[in-house]
Amino acid sequence: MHMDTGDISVDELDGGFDLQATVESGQSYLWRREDGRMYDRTDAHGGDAWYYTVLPSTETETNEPEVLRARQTDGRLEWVASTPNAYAHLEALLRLDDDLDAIIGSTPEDDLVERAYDAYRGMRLVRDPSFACLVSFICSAQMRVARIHGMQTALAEAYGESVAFDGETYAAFPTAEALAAATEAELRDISLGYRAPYVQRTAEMVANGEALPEEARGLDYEAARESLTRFVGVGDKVADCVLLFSLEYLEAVPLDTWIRTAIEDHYPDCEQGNYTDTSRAIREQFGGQYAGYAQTYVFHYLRAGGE
DNA sequence: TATCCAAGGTAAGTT
DNA sequence: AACTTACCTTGGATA
Repeated sequence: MHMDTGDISVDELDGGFDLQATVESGQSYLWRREDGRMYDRTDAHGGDAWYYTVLPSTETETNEPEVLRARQTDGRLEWVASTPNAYAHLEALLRLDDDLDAIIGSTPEDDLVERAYDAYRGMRLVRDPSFACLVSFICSAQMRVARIHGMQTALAEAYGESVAFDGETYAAFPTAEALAAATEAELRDISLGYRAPYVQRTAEMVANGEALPEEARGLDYEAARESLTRFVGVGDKVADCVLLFSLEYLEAVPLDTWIRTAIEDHYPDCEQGNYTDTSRAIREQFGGQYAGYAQTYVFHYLRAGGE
């Protein structure tokens, strides 16, 4: 199998980069750590650990799953991959093409947002494959971050295509067809709980072409959100996550429990009594165009214990 | 050791 | 259209 290795200096990226913060901040559940220590708060500088993801065959030039491993150490981002264009894939998945300095510079003055930006400078949004992102956030309902991650790993190991690379076996995230063929009981057996039928039915909708997450692309933001709520288990909040973490709507601000707490404590005027209006208000508070960046930093900052 | 509770919400049933 | 309630499971907190 092909092997592509290389590295770049993180200084070449506008605004720097923080791999650990990017993949362990609860925006993507599709990266795993080789040492298995995801979300360990005592792991203050796990930043030099190897992480990996497996691109689904639908996202690759070779039409087979591709393994992408990366780590950040001594100011360099290294990769080892089974893909011919590994850096291009890394750049896309981890939004290395974003000009972070410009994005952060365009955010309105705000005490909480600035503290969050200062604490995790270099964290980037992700660009997850849409179906995997959709399933991840359907699973996120009333769940802790570590368990959401565990569910995606379990789904990959049970229903994903496996690929051998560099002496190891890796599991890709399952296709819609594979999950559509699973039964609710099977999905409950891997601890999805009441989310099991949501995942199965949504997978079915995608597999038979009744609706595709990609169909939201290009619609006006609120219409795009509405489009995603067609899927079972997807309300406004999950739809916003898919828009932000996969479909490039960087203005989306998912109203999760942490952001709702932040609104209560810091932006009480933004509370409008319903999702749509509160969402508009906090989006404006965070500067509109890149409001989702501010949301993700604040989410990670508060969840990690900041105030 | 047992019990309780909250975790990145959504769907279905009531007013 | 707005408001309640049930829903799976589990790790960590509390008694």
